[in-house]
Amino acid sequence: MTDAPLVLRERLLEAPWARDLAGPQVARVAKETLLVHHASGSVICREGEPALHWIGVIDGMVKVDTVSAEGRSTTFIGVSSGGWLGEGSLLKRERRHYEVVALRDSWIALVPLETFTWLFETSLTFNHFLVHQLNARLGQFVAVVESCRIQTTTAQVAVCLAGLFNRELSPQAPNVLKISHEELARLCGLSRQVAGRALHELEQAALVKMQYGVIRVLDVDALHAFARSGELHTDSSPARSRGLPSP
DNA sequence: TCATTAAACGCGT
DNA sequence: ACGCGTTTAATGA
Repeated sequence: MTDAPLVLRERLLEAPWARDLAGPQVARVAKETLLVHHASGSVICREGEPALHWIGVIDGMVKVDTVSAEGRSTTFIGVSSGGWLGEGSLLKRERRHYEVVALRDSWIALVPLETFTWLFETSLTFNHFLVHQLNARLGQFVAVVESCRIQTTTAQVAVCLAGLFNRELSPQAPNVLKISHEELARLCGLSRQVAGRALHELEQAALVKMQYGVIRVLDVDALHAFARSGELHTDSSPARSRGLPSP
């Protein structure tokens, strides 16, 4: 087992839910939270396992997915640095319904069930955070369903990409995503071909720039706007003139 | 018939 | 070894 660098422990306590806790609560979280490293592709928790931890992505990226009996798999969400997940099973005291897998080398925080429950029962701040997070995630899923039903595939990809940059759910997500077209396609529920075509359209619209295995988001706000409206303004469009005064 | 898909192939990093 | 464009063969609208 590798020891986590000190800077990661510090980052844990900078999490939005941890920042405003009282001193003794912070101390207990710091003492009881585990920091573990997961290599890309390794399973952080399995479907059907008892849920014993709340999961934080301190550095890296994970996906939440499921595999059907026939072996077909799909990804529900990706969670970037600064994101927290897995509270659903803890709150319901259920086994894990989904699998959590590291999409790249990641440092993962594991808050024990007992610690999580104690915060849930004693901290109003913590409860506010949970409500906020559940609300944000619900909004994200509604956006996915909406785009899936009434938008183009390009908009669907934008919604899924924007989801990785949700300021509430993954506050520290870097603008440079190390993710393959194949994984992004799984995340969007699209084929690799279609996801690739959509990414090129987003690139032409100057919302993203692609490199080998990397998607760099150039304009997070524009990506969110497109994800919301489904309206894509390419740079050839008159609506997007040069030399706008920018703040 | 046309579009879409997963798998295979091949080139480049 | 992996990422990604392309080809191919099967499937379905």
